[in-house]
Amino acid sequence: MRDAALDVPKAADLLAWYDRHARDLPWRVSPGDRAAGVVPDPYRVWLSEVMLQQTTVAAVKSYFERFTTLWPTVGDLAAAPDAQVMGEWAGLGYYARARNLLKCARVVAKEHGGTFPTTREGLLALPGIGPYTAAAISAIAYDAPEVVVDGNVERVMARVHDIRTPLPAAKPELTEAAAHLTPDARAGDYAQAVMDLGATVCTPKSPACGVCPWMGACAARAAGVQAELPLKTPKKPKPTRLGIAYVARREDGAFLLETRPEKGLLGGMLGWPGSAWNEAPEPAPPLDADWQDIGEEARHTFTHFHLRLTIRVARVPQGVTPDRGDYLPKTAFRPSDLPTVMRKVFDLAQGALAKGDAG
DNA sequence: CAATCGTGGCT
DNA sequence: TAGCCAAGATT
Repeated sequence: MRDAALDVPKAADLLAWYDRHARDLPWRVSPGDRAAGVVPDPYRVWLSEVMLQQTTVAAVKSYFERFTTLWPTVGDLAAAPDAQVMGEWAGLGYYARARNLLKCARVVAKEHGGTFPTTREGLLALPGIGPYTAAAISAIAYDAPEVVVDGNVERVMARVHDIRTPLPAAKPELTEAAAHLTPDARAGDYAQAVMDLGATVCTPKSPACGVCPWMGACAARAAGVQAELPLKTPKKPKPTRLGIAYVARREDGAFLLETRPEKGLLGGMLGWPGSAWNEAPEPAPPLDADWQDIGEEARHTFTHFHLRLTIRVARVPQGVTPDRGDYLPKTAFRPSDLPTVMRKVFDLAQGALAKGDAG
């Protein structure tokens, strides 16, 4: 009895599937347009790929539209003020991406004459562009036959080849498998095709093997273990940290905010002054005032810890100088410029301050 | 190289 | 509800 039934996976079969099922995405040149000679804009490819790092298509769409409307070219983005770019990125997460995005735009504008490098090595040298993004831009924007390996590709390769080595140890093995399948022609379409397949068919939980162009070539499917792959090394449990956030509203409606340090959590973003976040935070009000605990805490979960923030609010007369932070005038302050955890704090504080007005 | 770094949707 | 997951990069 030979395991006869297993085909060899072919790039051509996946490309044929992609020609029929490619999603219509704001940053994508469709396979039809590409065949007709339409060339992708490297700026848009780069921007979308950075936004898509560890982030879903659904979450990225509106941000991509907003950014490309505000800044149609890399030169426009390079010329934008830091605070505006950080504010527009607010809510998307992984804020080092936004800081590196600006750095990268300015290097491309000033040192490359506004044109992105065309090689994987050249791209890799830019801030915020790692192995995946360099290969993806090279393949998608320039149709170079680079090996593009993201989480989707890892999952698809682990299944097609029934690779049971747990991630991240399996990475070299999966990359080798991906390299073996990558075609010389239509590299950009192929890269997007594997990722589309992973996102829409070869999904993490319940893969739709029945409609998969590689069903007949999938070793995991043949073994009935497709939904179990890829294996992953177990994650550490998240500890809970506590903190205190201070929301000061001046008489004229301005709020006291600070720009967080460049490095570390929420680096470069606006935030409420507060205590350190740990097991037993010390109070650290940014000024002397009649601070009132609002009696409700903001809960938020980051990548590696849970956070419970006690919220204290105060109304401050004009002319009181804070120890740290700056007052943002009512007209200049947009809650949407805050990272999500800080926006949660604002929403709760706002409710409490409003009640205070009534009473 | 293991840890750090967000958020929202889904199960 | 609590954990898992997403087109990773950086140190």
